[in-house]
Amino acid sequence: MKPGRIVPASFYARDTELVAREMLGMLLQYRTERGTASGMIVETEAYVGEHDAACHAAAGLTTRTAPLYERAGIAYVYFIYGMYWCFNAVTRPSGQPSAALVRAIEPVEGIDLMRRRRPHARRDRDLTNGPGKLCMALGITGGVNGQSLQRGSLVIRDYAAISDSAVAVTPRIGIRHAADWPLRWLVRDNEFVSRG
DNA sequence: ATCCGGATCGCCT
DNA sequence: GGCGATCCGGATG
Repeated sequence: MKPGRIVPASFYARDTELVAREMLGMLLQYRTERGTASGMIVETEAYVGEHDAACHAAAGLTTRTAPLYERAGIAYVYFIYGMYWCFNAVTRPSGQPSAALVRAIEPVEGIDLMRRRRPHARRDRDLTNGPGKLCMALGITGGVNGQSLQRGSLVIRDYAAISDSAVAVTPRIGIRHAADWPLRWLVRDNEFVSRG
């Protein structure tokens, strides 16, 4: 399998549920001075707008949430629990501030670089099986917050096709509000999925 | 100025 | 399965 074309911004300007589903099988690729690392997206969640209490946009437009109000196809990277970064692709269906969180990837390029960035991972599956872990493995930090996912060092590319029969949908993980909404998508039986 | 909760992870039992 | 780490954004006074 070879990395394909960079996904255009128009892809992200649609319903977040659709974007989250179709991001499965795409390649998240980051180039840094240390080299290129990438992985196939195997788990995503949708955060669908101001009416979604679990979405950061529920707080309205603030310094932190500003990227969600800009445009589809840019990165929204936030810091959590004092230690970790999480990566989202901004979606803008009908102008709604929303995003798709990438929760897990399967390493494709630069696995040795990922191992160096994740010295405590005991097995390779522990490199990228969580939203904080994959950001560490790729080297993603707040420095790319708000950056284009078409023109910059961080891009999403076409990669593999995932059939509907290989996809499972569940409630989102680790949230308090709207915890029963089925807005998490994952590739069945993929060992890099964070849970379930 | 101060307080609190959080889209997590890794280590412990 | 439980808990501590560690800090930022937002809210309140």
